[in-house]
Amino acid sequence: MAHTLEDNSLHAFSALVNHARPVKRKQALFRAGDRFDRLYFVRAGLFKSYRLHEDGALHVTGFHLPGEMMGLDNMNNGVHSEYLEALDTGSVCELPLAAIEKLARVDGALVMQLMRTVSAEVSREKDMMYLLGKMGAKQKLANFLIDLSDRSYTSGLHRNKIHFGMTRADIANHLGMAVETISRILQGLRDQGILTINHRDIELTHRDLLESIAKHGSIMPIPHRDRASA
Amino acid sequence: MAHTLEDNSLHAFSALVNHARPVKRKQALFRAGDRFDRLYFVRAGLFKSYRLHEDGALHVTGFHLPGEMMGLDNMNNGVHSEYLEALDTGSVCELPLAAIEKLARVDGALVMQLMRTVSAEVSREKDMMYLLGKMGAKQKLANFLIDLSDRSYTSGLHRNKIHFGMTRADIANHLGMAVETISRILQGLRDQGILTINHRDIELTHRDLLESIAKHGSIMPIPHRDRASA
DNA sequence: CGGGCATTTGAATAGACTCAAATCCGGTGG
DNA sequence: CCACCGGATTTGAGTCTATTCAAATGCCCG
Repeated sequence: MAHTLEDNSLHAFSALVNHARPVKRKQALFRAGDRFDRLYFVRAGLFKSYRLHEDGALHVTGFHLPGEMMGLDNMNNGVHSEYLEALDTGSVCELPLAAIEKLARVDGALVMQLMRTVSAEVSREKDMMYLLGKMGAKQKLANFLIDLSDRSYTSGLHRNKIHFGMTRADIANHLGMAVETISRILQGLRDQGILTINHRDIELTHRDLLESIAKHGSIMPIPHRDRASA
Repeated sequence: MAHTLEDNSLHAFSALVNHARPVKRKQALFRAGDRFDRLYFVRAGLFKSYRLHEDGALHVTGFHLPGEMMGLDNMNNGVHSEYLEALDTGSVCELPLAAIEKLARVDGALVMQLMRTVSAEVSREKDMMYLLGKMGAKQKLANFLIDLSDRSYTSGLHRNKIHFGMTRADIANHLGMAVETISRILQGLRDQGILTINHRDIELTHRDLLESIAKHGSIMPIPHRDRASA
């Protein structure tokens, strides 16, 4: 589910990417309406992106971990449609659009790599659509935790220890549910011994059970060593 | 909300795009697992894309009208993650990935145009995430109808007359709701005189009211000629 | 004309939400 | 160092929307 840049290409990019820029907590990288003239990659920290809708509602569209791309919200008309801000102090790299265009002429493969990254983003969002549309509250949250855990791991952190800088309200908003529901389900999972909670640190004991919930909405019987047969 | 290719670029593309290929009703353009080696553009007809999830559930990820791009589901690992099939007899154009790469060296701007198209897709999906996560059933359906209507119009059809080749089950699935709910809401809108229903043809009388529902979840009082003031 | 899918309608259920309030926490100023 | 404040989180109770289950009706196609 991750959407990071791969190994070799990362190197290639770093050549033409601006050196890291530090970003303070709560600071905005850009706002809706700002000119869209570069892409961002998280170097360190945690970011969140959100939209403001016509009716005034705020929607948290995503969280971004180190290594991930950000800001591809609306290159379409040259103006951002999202807000992007740091939840923790961190730093980002910037890739000017102009550089991409220039680059395209030199190295077509690199452009393809960028396309792949973008495509992965699309794929990720389709997963999210399924989650939002079809899953119950428990399943949504289980998937969210596992996704976050996997991405933390990809970003070089411990796999089963998640630290989040976002509030439960942020999570609830992102997953399309009420804060109270998040809280209740989290307590429920704790009571089942599936995870431990300490403020904004969660440790996944029994990842297998959580994965079962993520997949089926509840804990399934003895999972055979075979995923076949419907 | 549309994600079509714009004017001039469309021309540029058509040069290197294969001539139209006809597709019969129910025929699949590709299946999950197929090699990802080209992009598709609808020339005529109506298409739907869907995914099969681990748990066996089918999720309709989108419908595609003439002029729109399809098949950008997972360039990531070179293999499709979606199924794409025709709901009506129609035809498509194909754009081989190899051509893109070749092209990139000649005309960087064209690649940017492609990026923009993709970005628009991402933007569209964020809208969809909001819809799926935050809206009630009536609001979801209202937005779906308006989106379909707008896109039909962009595709050259009549703006307020929607003809769909998809079943209500397809729509329900796509919007994350039950078929019965679709039916009930549709009847409700008909009873309010907002639209007329004839099998799979819907005509939007009172687009304004439908837009109000799409925006606020219900019909709002007298809409002033000013959208300001929160 | 019949069969099977698509759609509509009805009734009961359930899951998640809203409202309300208590508790916990980190940070602040005295 | 400690009391206090405001935001964040948890907990409880009642409500409501959309679902599920069941069944009737309609319609296309052979």
